[in-house]
This record gives sequence, structure tokens and C-alpha cells, in this order.
Amino acid sequence: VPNATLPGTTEEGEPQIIAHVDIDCFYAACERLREPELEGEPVVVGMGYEPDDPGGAVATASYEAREHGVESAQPIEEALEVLPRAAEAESDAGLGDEGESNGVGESPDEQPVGYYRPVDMEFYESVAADVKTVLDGAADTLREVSIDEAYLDVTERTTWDEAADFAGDLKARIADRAGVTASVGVAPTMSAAKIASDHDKPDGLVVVRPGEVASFLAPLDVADVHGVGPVRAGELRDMGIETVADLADADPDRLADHFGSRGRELVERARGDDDRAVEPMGRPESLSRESALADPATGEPVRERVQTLAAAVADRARRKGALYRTVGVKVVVPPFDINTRERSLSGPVDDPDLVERTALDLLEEVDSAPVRKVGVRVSNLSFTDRDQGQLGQWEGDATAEDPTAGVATAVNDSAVEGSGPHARRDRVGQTTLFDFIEVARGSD
DNA sequence: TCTGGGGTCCTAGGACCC
DNA sequence: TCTGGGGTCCTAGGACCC
Repeated sequence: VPNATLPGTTEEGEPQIIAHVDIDCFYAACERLREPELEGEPVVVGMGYEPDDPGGAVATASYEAREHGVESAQPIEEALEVLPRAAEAESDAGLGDEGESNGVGESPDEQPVGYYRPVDMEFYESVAADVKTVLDGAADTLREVSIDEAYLDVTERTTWDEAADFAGDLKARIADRAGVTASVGVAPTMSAAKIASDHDKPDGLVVVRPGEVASFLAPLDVADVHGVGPVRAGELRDMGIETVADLADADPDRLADHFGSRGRELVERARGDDDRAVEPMGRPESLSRESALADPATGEPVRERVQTLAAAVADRARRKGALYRTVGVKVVVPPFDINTRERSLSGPVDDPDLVERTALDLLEEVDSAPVRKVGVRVSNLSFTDRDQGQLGQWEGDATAEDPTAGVATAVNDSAVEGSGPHARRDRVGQTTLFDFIEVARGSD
């Protein structure tokens, strides 16, 4: 059934104006904030620099580093092959010295070098907080997708004629306040705005007006569509679908055969059909911690790691005020076999010991060759408020149809094995009853 | 391409309920 | 009891995203 209206219209039929903001090379940009000398130099921010954290991969590479073949998610070792570490012990000679620049392409005979830095989330979060301040002030509704990316509903804040100025102003304010550059896409749908922000990176500014969505998308590669990764891109190509226009022309049923419900969605996105409204991120569905072992291992070292991760994930849940009803483990066996096991408990709990016991138990179930990496996860979360005046037990399941049902459930659960003693323990909550009800509604 | 850590959503079979 | 239909929850795995 053809849609008579333009994509991304509000209930009143007005096109939404959605901005997608994506900070350029966020981690690397943050490092340059503290080390301005790194401006213009290849910067690689990698995980796995701590002595106990082996291997490591590139989290963010600056554009200068990318020019030398360093890619996101690449093993640090590989990155070092194409871009050796700068000799920073004597870095006075390399940095800021007029004659001897390490700048890209300036001296082809010279071996280019990169500046490698470990991830420092705390610092990046402080920068992200500055960005958020700007975004908060610019949007009717803000959806923060990740530390460096957000959607803004700016329908009431600007017009299509002023959208480019608005976006430019937004970029300027972000640079002013946080010291980083952003790429911004403005479009009548979330999916088009996302692609638009990516279209002219870095420091991009692309506005796609309501009538232009289809023509903007048409020539792009299918891989540019959110939700098309390497696997689906390959399958689409096998089907003769290479551009977004091809995808838009495809038979939705055919794609549904291949990709399930996602297939239909992809065709809609390719056609510019996307009526999602910008909504703030909800509460997390799961929390996890995982880490790689120095060398593939079995037995006690693996169990010890699982214990550490279990404690960490339980701690994370407690700090977020989350109760969990399901505990799971993940075991990665080289080359890249991922095994997961999970077990649901009889009621939502905050119980680090139980997380550990369950995780170790599940670990036993995965009889395995030496493992490269392990993870512990809690899910089936419910968020509670420790209001001592309220029987002290707001551990009701927030997914219950009736917000009040959770309370009764929790009481009943106390009679069930595995829950009672734990469900009532030390709670640290952050949410209110009002939030609790909202969650219950939102989960429908 | 064979790599880190933290997430989301979808699928599909089985158990179980009415 | 051997045959219908509808629904939910649980679990394992997969693709994808940043």
C-alpha cells in the first residue's frame, strides 16, 4: 500500500525534523583535548594497554592514522605494523619541531608513526557530558545512542529553510563547549538523518529535505543502511542488490524470506519509510562484563576470571539500581566460537554471590577447549526504588502487565527456592515509583 | 580480517498453560 | 489423550551497532 504522505511525518502530517549528531573520532578527539600537540598527527586509541589486558584492538583511529591503514577494531599488533609507535621517550624531537614533521604525506621516505593511547572512559565521559549539555538545549527530545552519537527531534526548534544554519550553529556550540567537531545530518526520518551525518564526515553537515530522501538514498551502497553489516551486505549482493535504490525496488516478501522481519524493515528504510519518533533511551535490558585471557586457558584461571567478572557485573547492576532475574556466561573458543549459557532465577535479585555461583555453574556446562575470552551477563532486569517506607521490597518485575503485580510476585517468590533470602537484601535503588510504572507501560 | 568490550534485536524450538 | 489453536516464557545462537 503506497504511502500518500511524506516519510517521517508527525501525527499532524508535518514532517519531523530530526538531527543526528555524531562526534568525529570521539576518543581520539578527546585525547587531543588533553594533548593539543597531537593535532594533525595520527592518533590511535586502543583497548588493551593495561598489563593484565592482552591483545587489544583499535577503538578509534584518527583520520591521519586511517590513511596509513589503521582501522577500527583492528588488533593493535596489526596497527603497529602499518603505523609504528612514535618514539615518545624522545618525542620532543618529533612533536612540534619545525623541520621534522611526522605529518602524513609530507615526507614519503620517512616511516610514519602514530601516537597510541589507552582508552580512558572517565575522561571521555566528562567530555561527552559537555556535548550533552549542548544537545539538551537544542532538542525537544534527545536520544543518546552511545557516548558519541545522538538523535535530536528539533521539529519545534527550526524549519527546513533554517535547518542548515541550525545544524551549523549546533556544531559550533559543540566545538565551543566541548572542543570536539561533530558531523550532523538533518532529515525527516531517523534512518535518513543517520546516513546523512555519516555522508560528509568528518565535520559534515548534510540536510536532506522531506522531498529528497529517496533521491539522496538511491545511489548509496546497501552497506550504508543501518542494519546491514558484512553478512547481510554479502547476501544482498548475491541477490543482485547493491545500491539502496536496488533495495528500495526489491520485493519485500523476497527479502523477508531471506532476512525475516528485518528484511521488510530494510526495504522500508531504503525507501525512506521510517515513522519512528525520537524517544529517549530506555533502561538497559542487560548488563555484562567480559574480558580476554592472556592465553587460551582452561580450569582454574578461567574460573577465577569468571569470578572477577561476576563480581564486577553484580556491582555494576547494584550501582545502576538494577535487579536481575537471569544470569549468563559467554565463552569464546578460538578461533571465534561463541558459546552462551544462561539460567533464570525464580525472582529478581541483587545477589553477587548468586551471580558468581550461577556463572561458575554455567561455565561447567560448557565443556570446552581452551578459552580465549569469557563474559558474565545479567538480564531480565527490573529497576527498583528502595523506599524503606514501602515494605522495602520494590523488587517487582517491571515487565509485569500490572505495575502492582510485581509486588505480589516478589512476595510469592520469597517462597520459591533461590529467591527469598536474596530478593530482600541490601538494595540501592535510584528510581521512583513513577518511573517504575512508566517502565511497566513501556514494556508492552 | 580472525579482534576488545558493551550493548540491541530477532529467530526458533521446547516447555507449559488454557 | 494422540488431537486443535493460541499464547508466553526460556534458552542458544546470530547479526548488527558503537
